[in-house]
Amino acid sequence: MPGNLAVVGGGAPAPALATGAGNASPTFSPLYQQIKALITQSLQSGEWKPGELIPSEVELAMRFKVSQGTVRKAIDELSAENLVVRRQGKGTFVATHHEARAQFRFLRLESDSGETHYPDNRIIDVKRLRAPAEIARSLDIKSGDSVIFIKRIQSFDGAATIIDELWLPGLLFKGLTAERLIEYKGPMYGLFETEFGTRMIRASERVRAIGADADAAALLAIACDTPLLSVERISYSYGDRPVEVRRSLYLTSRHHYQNELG
Amino acid sequence: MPGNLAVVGGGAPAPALATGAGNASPTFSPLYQQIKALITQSLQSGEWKPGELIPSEVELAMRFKVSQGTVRKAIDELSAENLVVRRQGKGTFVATHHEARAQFRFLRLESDSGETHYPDNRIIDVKRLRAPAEIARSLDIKSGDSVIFIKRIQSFDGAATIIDELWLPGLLFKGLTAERLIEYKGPMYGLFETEFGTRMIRASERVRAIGADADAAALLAIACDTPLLSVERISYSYGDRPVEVRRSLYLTSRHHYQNELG
DNA sequence: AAGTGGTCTAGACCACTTT
DNA sequence: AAGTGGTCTAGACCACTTC
Repeated sequence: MPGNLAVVGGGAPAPALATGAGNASPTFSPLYQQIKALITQSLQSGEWKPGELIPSEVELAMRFKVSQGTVRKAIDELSAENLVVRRQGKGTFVATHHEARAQFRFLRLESDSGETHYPDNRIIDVKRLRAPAEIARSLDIKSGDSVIFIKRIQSFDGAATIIDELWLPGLLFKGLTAERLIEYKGPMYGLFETEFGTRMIRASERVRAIGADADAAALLAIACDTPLLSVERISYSYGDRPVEVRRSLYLTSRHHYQNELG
Repeated sequence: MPGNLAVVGGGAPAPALATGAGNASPTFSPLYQQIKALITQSLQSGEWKPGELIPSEVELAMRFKVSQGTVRKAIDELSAENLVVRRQGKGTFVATHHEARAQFRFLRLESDSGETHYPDNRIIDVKRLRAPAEIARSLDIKSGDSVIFIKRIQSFDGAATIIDELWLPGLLFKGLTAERLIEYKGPMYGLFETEFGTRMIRASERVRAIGADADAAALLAIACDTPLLSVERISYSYGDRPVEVRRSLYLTSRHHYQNELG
């Protein structure tokens, strides 16, 4: 009896899955997509935390009452989206920002010479404030809602190269203080993930060229009107929920923004 | 008799495949990767041309003497890499630059307002010259080899916005003339693909902010030193062969370079 | 009705890691 | 030896397109 389980009314205890193949319901989706959604829910809810091992394919297949191949296809997509990482012989792990591997997915600035060590961070300012209209719109919150503002400088080899200004929803990052940010070693997204349970999944960037204003010029130790890369980023967590607005200025005299067009 | 064909010395007429699973040879690779390589060869050789239908999965499975599932996995990857396009019920087609769909994979500049119509092109210059050292290095040819140089302006809504300078290997683009470029309607990569049999597969870009020099300022009708986006692209064809160097300047006062970080 | 890609299953064996 | 992901097969049925 090949074919489906959650389908035609098939076998045993009806799984929590909506209709499989052979269905014409308006909300139809393939079984593996439903499995993928269920796994994503467990990731989002924190049932399996970043860095942890998730259940094996066989185990998940039993739990969801589908074949291993179907679970496999679901995990394949999650892996392609960088939500999980597969390791042959060991298992499948929840992706985390605490890895050299993940660092550069969200930092496209590279040294012209090729060697790209991780930059030093210096926090300049951290404060709570009411969200300006435009920030609120990007974060999908109400104008005037509490947001946390962070300003910092990143340096390569001692040379100030990046000015970052971040806005985070106050609700999600309640206990975030300057001290915590300063004492923390490692990537900021790692801190957000472990301390606040918010994981950045993907981001969208708008890149422009602008001239340095007086403030930027002072911070980067360059002349006013020096051309800089302006990078406006919105980062999203599970469920395409926007959780960070970041406006950065990149000094590109010895570095460049690297991008691959597939 | 499950398992392999091209493997342990199995059944009938030995396929042209190198060893499948269960092999410890130094050059081992999974069967579906070998199939993928064979299909890629047929694409590269022009056996199936851009826009054309390739043989069905069943047919390819017979030809290569593997299961349909193995062919499927090979094509899955080719599809993910945008080398082919699958269409349910119709078949699998060789990807082509002659589609609205493909246009914006290689043009990341978008209007701030969202509406992104395709720009107008104006060819300024086309000439043969000897490759400067740096261009030659990027194109993996000898310094002094013949290259074709193209300079053009792209305009959005009548406003000059992009200056492009291209270098192409002379050997690959022998009959390319200014007339042909000017009279051609549609994307330049489409022309390269149909007229010269060279298809751009992927590209790598380095983005910087620089100030407009006198020449750029005149062409874009802006002031000298206006900040511009400098985009240096190297495009690759099959087999990671570099076939285009492009240096562009983007005016980003009303447009931005859009990038998604996965 | 026939052909195509898309989904799902079941089972085998492989490569890799850990016990 | 046992467990995990990775590959491969064979066969069923589905959704979509074309004849």
